[in-house]
Amino acid sequence: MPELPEVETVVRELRPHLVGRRLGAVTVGPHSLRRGWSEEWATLLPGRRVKAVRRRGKWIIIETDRGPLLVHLGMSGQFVAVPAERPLRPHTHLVVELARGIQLRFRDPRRFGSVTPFSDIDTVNAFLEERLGPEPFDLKPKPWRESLAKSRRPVKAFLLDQTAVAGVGNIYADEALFAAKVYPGKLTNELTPAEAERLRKALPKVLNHAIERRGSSIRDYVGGGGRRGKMQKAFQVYGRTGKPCPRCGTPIARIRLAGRSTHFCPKCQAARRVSVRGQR
DNA sequence: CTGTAATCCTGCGAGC
DNA sequence: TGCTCGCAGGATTACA
Repeated sequence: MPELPEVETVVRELRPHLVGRRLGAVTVGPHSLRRGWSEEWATLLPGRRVKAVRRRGKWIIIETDRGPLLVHLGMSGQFVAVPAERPLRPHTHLVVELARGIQLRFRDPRRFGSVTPFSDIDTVNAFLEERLGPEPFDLKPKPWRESLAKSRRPVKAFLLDQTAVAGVGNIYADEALFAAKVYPGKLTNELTPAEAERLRKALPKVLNHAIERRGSSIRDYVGGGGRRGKMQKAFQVYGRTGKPCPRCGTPIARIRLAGRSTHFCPKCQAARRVSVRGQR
């Protein structure tokens, strides 16, 4: 569920509650999460001092004086710092006491998320770099073009591949392709230089737009402060099947691509260029 | 190298 | 109203 803008929002909102603070008592729920989860959390975490909270792709890294924690929100994860008096909702798997009556809470109904302790930051970095391509904000024209040329699969599938670009998920893949006026099913090695460049520029633009709105709350997502985002109100194509394209009014289409629902404007993101004379 | 499907889970809306 | 079905923001693996 949470993609780069949502994870970035969580990181930004958790940071003031965590950095420089000590983790207090820990309560662990009965269910295990991805990548392991056990009662030993209660002994591992308390007393640690948080040094930094950062994001890489859709991962959250909490650096402490006794090793980092790596957190992924999966599809339905919520990671919040809220007053302890706020009622605990079902599916809360971890509660950490912080200073001044604030609790750090990890909640995840579908349990696709994970909270994993690592011994040192080098191991975490190696883990991440093995799985993640460049951040969408750092794409350089030439390497980007070459990366696209090396692959021959639908550009939508390419965008969802975390080793190609980190942090893009189903929502922002569709939104970026719309912004770039690129057909989601077009093979990456067949993108024109202009299309590749439009897409490269559309990614940070769309993602920053979403970060400014504190992410998209469709169902479960809330930021680190527990508040919903607003980006879902600004979707151009995602989840707007049958509704008019904001640019040309053509009904938004939905197809299945890379196993995921894919939304696009059949006119603005034409499957083929109209190149043959006299054809329409 | 690609694509597809299944897997891990719960919850919700659509449709009957 | 109540039930079943399909689908949902992700990552990983098996298999064709």
